[in-house]
Amino acid sequence: MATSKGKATAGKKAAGKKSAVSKGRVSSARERLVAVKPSGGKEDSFFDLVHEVARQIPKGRVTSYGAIGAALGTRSSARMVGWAMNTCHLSLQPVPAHRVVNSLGLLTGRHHFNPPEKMQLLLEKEGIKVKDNKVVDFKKLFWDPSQEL
DNA sequence: CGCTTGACTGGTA
DNA sequence: TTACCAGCCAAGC
Repeated sequence: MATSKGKATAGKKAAGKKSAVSKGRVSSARERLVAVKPSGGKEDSFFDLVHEVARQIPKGRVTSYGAIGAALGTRSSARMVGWAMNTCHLSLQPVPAHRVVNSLGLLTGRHHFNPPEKMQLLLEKEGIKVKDNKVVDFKKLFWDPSQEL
């Protein structure tokens, strides 16, 4: 799948804005995500980054919060990923949050959907079987962003 | 300005 | 085996 190099000259930093990314901890994956972003990397906040990764999840596949965090270089910040998903609905573009589950394959975030059963419904619609709030063959359907990106 | 919570994860008891 | 604890970073009160 010829991945467009893009090679966006991401050298410009939104100076003045001190919101998020104040430590300056950037990872290579971040540049990659910026490259695939339709906006061309206009937004570089951790939240939007998480949203972007979620959008890269192929239909019929799922991933975990920790996997996304690991792809961004913040493996231990799985919580932040979940927190970011909380604002995913605020994103200008749709985010398939239903494809993001925890490491156990449990639909822990379904309670944030409207209605809650929507998450399972969307997954089943894509061919993913969900039993007892858990993704069937989760290990098989697991999509690793750090591996695919 | 500081403490609590939160869609997580992995390790220890 | 399951249950609890500590780490992580950001937003809300």
